[in-house]
Amino acid sequence: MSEEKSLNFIEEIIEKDIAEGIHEGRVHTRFPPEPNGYLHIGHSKAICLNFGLAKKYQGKCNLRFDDTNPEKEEVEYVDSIKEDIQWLGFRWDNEFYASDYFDKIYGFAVALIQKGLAYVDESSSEDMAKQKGTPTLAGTDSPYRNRSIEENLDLFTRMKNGEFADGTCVLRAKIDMKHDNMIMRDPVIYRIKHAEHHRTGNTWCIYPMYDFAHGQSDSIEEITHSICTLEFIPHRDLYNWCIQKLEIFPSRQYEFARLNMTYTLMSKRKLLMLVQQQFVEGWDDPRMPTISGFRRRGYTPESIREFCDKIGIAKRDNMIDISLLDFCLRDHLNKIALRRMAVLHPVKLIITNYEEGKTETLSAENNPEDENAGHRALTFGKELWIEREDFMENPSKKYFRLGPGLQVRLKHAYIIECTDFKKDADGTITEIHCKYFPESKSGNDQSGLKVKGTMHWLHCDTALQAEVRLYDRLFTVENPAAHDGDLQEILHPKSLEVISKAYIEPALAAAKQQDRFQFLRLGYFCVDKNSSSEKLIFNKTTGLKDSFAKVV
RNA sequence: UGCCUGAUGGUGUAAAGGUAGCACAGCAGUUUUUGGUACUGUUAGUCUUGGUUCGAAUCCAGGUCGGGUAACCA
Repeated sequence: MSEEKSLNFIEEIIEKDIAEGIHEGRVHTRFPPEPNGYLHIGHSKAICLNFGLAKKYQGKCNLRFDDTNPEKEEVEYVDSIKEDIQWLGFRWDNEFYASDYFDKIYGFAVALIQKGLAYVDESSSEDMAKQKGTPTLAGTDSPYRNRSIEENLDLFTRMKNGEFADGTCVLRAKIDMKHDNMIMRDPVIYRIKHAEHHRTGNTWCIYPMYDFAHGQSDSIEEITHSICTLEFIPHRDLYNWCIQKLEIFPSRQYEFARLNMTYTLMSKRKLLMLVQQQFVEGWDDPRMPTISGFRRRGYTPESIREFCDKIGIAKRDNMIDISLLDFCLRDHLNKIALRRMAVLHPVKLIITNYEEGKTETLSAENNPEDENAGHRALTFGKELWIEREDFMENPSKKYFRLGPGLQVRLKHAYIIECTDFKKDADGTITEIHCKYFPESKSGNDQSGLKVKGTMHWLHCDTALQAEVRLYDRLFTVENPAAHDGDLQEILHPKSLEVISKAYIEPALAAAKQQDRFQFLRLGYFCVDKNSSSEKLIFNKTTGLKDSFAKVV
C-alpha cells in the first residue's frame, strides 16, 4: 500500500553509492551560497535538495559561505541567508566559510607549485585572454609558464606579502593550453585583491578563485556529494584535476538544472539592480522573488518546500509555471488561514426594514477546513459596507450578486433583496437600499429562499480601518531573463496598489506581524512587518482562484 | 566553429525492453451560506530518420533543435 515515489537521478546515484559502501555509506552535502545578495526562490530548490538529501539519508548538510571575493560580499548578506534557511525550516550541521580555509588553500597552492603544477603569470589580462585561444583554436603558452619552482615559490610568497599591486600577476594552474575544455587552459587560481574581507579583514591580499576554493572546501569538509547547477559542468574537469593532483578527499560533483519560473527573475545581479535603482522597496519587498520577499508577502515555508518537491530534480532546462507555486501556496493557506471579512472598495448598503440602532451578534466559523479553529462574533446592523464590485445596475444573467431586484445572502447573516439605489452626478453608486428577510438568518433559515450568491460585508459602526497593499506580478513578460533592454521596460507599472482606507472586521484588531488570514472572497492576506496597532497594514499574499473572473 | 549537455501533452515530472502515468494549467460538470474548498469527468505527449527486437520513450547509428561554456565572478 505504501506508494514508492520514484527517485530523482541524484538520489539514484546516492543509493548506488550507499549500496557500494562508498565513504562507508555516508552522505554529506552542503549548501554553498556566496554572500553577495539575498537568497531567492531558485536557491530554495538547492536548499531543499541539499538539506533534504541529508535528512533522507541520515546524513549531514553544511552551510558554507563561498566568500572568496571580498569586493562583493557583506555580513548583511550572511545574516539574511542564515535567517532565510532557518525560516524555510532547515538546520545546518556546521556553519563554515571558505575563508576559514584560506591558510589551507594557500598551502594547496604552494603544493601545486612544488609539484610544478602552478606558476605565477605576469601577463596582462588582455594577453592572457589571447593566450586562451578560442573554442576552435588551441591556446598558446604564456611566456612565464616555464619558470622554475623556486622562482614561482618566491613570487607567490611576495604576492601574499603584498609586494604587488592588484592585477600585476596571478597564480595559474599548469594544465594544458590546448585542452578542449577552455576551463582547463591554465586557469587562474589566485589573484591579488587588496580589499578588506568581511571575516579575515586585511590578513590576506590574495584570494583563491572559485575553482580553487570550492572543491577544496568540499574536500576539507569531506563532502560526499557536491551538488551544483548545470553551468558548472565544464568546471568538473578542474574540480577533479585538483583533487587528483592535491591527493585530497575525493568529493564528487553532480549537476542539476536550476529553477526558472515564469514572470520571475532569478539573477542576483539583476535583483540587486532593482533594489539599487529603487524599483522596489528593498530585498524583502513583497514583489521580490527573494525568500525574504515571499516571507513578507505571506508565503509559508511549507508551501515553498512543497513546491520544491513538486518541481522535481532533473538535468534538462525548465521553465516552471508560477501557477504551480500559487497552487502550493493556496493549498496550504486554505488549511491554516483564519477567515475574516474585509471590504476593500466600500459602498454603503442600508437595510430599510431593519430597526434603526439595533444590532445583532452573529457567530462565524474561523475556518471551515478546520473544526478546531473555533468561531468569532460578528456585529450586524442597519448600515453595512459591501464591495463596490458586488453591485451592478444592469447585471447580466451570469451575475450572482446584487442588482435591482436581486437577492443574495450576506455571509453568516441574512438574505437581502435590493429595492433601490442612489447615484451621484457622475453616475457613481452612492447607496444601495435593501430589505432583509428576518426568517432567513444564517444557521436557522426558515425562509425557503434560494440564492446563488453570497457576499461579504462589514457593519459600518464597528468596522475598523486598515491599509491594504495589493500586489501584482513585477514583470509584464513571461521570461524577463530573456529581455535584453532596460529592466524598466518590462516592469509592471501597477505591481503595487495601496488602499489606504479599507474596512476590516474588529476581530482583526489584535493581528500581529506575519499573521495570515483569508479575507473572504478576496484572497489571502498577511500582516506587514511595518504594521502597528495604530495603523494596521495587510499585504495581499495571493488571490483566491476566481472562476468568475474568466466569465467576464 | 570546438567541447559539454539535454530533448516525453501548454508547463513540470515518471515509466530501468512489456498497458505512456502523476501534478499544475485548460475545459466540462456535481456539491457548496466564500463564483473558495472538495469531488467527478475530459482535452492534450515520447524531436526526426533508420536499425536491433515478438515487442523500443527506453538499446544502437545518423540527423535536427535547445541550453551551457572562451571573467583576475561564483
